[in-house]
Amino acid sequence: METLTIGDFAARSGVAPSALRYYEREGLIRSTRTAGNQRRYERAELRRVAFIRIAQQVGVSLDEIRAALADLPENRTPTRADWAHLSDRWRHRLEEKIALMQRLRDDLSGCIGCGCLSLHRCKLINPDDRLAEEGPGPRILLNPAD
Amino acid sequence: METLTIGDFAARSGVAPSALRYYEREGLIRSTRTAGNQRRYERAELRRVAFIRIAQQVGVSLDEIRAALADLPENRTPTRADWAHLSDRWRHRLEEKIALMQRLRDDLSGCIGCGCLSLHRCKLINPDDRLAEEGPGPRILLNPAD
DNA sequence: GTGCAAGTTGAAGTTCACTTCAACTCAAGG
DNA sequence: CCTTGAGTTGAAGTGAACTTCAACTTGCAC
Repeated sequence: METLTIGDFAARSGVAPSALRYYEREGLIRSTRTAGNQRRYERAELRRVAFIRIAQQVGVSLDEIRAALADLPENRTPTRADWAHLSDRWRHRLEEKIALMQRLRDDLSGCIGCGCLSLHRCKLINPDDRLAEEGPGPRILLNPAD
Repeated sequence: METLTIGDFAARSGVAPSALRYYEREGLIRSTRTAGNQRRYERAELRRVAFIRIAQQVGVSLDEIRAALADLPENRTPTRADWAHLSDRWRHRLEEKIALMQRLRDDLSGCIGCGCLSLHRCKLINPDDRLAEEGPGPRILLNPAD
């Protein structure tokens, strides 16, 4: 069994065949065709799908995921090193997301609990008042990259 | 200035007027009306909107958020204690999400990097082989509640 | 008291990430 | 061979979360 049918590939990746076809149309994964025009997937494609699903969990759009996957070599099966490289870059995104979540967690009781989210100058939202002129809203809390 | 117009409320909450009207239609926030039928918001509503945006960051649907907000008192402005109670329950969701993200981070290099996501019996995905019969896919990694 | 930015409505449109459908073809077991 | 389950396509549908539009009304500054 060198390659997988779409059904087997779907079963092994946990992604529906319709989604796999969609990913292919969107240029996220690739397949070869049999003489009878049916898709066949290399096992290596499973890594792509796993990566896609993980990235989605982090809240990344398929557009961005496509861009990231574009860094993988086109003409050969990605090596362990290729994946490690990609994974490293994405670990950073994950770290950032984790940091955001932790800040949300830490602020949740404190900031919402005390009602200060309704105050423009809340110290938690706006730790050193740098953003006072940059507009309203829980800017730092929700958008730490500002 | 006792209450806020939709424009001011939008500016302070960081949410577009159209989104605020949508939230109201969906029963997530409330407003009173002037004699001329324009919306007026109490400052206390800002806390609701902040809560909504935070919950969305955690990946919760508006449906679920509505359900959570339904626990707040209807006939009076929620107190600090009301919010603290709600926040506590949601800290748990955040903790879970954070834990998931951390697992993703820890597994990302190891598991994708080594290519084992393509293997059904990968130890990281399937630590003690309990799930071998429960179907394919990176089950534990993506769906720890299983 | 008038001008005009800001507000109102319902209906329709948009984007994302898929799924469903209908009509058809392929492939593998008996 | 033939049946039958799996695969193919393009087009249309779905649901979530909004946004946009058109036509109209309000409310504040001058």
